[in-house]
Amino acid sequence: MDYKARRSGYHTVMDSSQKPERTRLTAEDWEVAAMQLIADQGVGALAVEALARQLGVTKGSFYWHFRTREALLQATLERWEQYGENEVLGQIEQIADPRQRLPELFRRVAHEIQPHRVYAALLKALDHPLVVPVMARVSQRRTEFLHTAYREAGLPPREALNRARLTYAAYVGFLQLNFTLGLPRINHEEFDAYVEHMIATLIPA
Amino acid sequence: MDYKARRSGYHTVMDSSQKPERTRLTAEDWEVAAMQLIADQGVGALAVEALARQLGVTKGSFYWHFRTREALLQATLERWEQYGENEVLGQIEQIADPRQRLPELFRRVAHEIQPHRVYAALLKALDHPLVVPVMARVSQRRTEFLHTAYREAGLPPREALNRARLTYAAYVGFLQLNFTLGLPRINHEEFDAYVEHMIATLIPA
DNA sequence: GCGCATCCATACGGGTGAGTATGGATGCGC
DNA sequence: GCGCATCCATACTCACCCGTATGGATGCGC
Repeated sequence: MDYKARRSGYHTVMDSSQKPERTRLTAEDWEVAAMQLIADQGVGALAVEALARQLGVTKGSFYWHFRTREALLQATLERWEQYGENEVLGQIEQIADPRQRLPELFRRVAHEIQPHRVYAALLKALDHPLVVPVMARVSQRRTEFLHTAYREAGLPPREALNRARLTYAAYVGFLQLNFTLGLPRINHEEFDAYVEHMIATLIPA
Repeated sequence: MDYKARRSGYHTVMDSSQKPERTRLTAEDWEVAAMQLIADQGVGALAVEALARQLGVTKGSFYWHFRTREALLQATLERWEQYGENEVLGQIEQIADPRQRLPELFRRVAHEIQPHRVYAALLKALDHPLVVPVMARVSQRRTEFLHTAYREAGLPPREALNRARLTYAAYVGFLQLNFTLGLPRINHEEFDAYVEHMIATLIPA
């Protein structure tokens, strides 16, 4: 989650939370801001003039860096997809004992915040043609990861696949119900109990 | 799923799948058409002029029946919420053996189609302020229903609640992944196997 | 310090869709 | 069959937002 900070070029920047930041922008800056805006207000709120105001410039800037609004969305989605690749999954694969991997994965994923805000926003934008293929690829990969993890944990292949689907569905559903929908706003200890219940229920002993 | 058919007033109608239907419309007609459109193309596609064309009239008609576009959405959502109330849940409660209820519920829900199309569309519209409270209420009620069902099936209260949350999350996530997202488009027998796997995994023996 | 490429501001065109105003058509009460 | 309420058509206004055109500012090469 280092969405912000870091510039590509020659000019440095102190911190992106100030208005009178009179530096020139790069395409990356726009993508970062776009991702932030998506996390906050959803894909539908991604308007170029709004983004421009937020960045302290005008549309003229935007259309120098991007050909169209869709192009920005595309680039932002690619960035998100690529970033999320070996973010958690890579670390998990380094755990020696396969039976330790799944519970550890559950616990780690459960305590992330920012990536989930983007993910939840993208789930709400599944009518947009550009996000569908991205989400399809990501879901596919993650489900396959769970599939092999469950096999390594001792489940027979077919059962492992269904368990993987079930697990990932529960994950996605939880995001929808507790993030975007602000249900009874489950508190910390209760949440931890829920996670442990998931582990006990879904992961074979 | 009797969304269509039925009129309130004095004039009857043959079948709502014909163009030259030169009868006057009621507010209910608009709501029914709106729900159908939401199921097909999502809440975002709910535009009054589009709906008017589909119904063979113009905006002039619409703004006689409704004060605003939001009013139509509101009415349609209320109609959906009220309809979906005792649709499945009522039947399930009549099953004598509590241990039979959950597997039966799973199997029945798994083979519904049309209500799920609306539900999935609404899940994608969770950024809209009007749908959030509706979905919150519905989710709350259904989760509570699962909660008591799990208790009656023998689970201790706390565990029953978490299991209910897990179950409902899996349900919602499945809708997202397999309806709106068109993942590998799981076929019939494979789907049935998945449902049975869910039953075996989530419902206590 | 001149000149060119980079980056941005200003101003405009154009499409879309919500909401309004107003008059016309239709059917029912009586 | 007159009159009134119901329902709808037509013709607007207005706001929003994407995209374009074009000129101005800034900084780097040399």
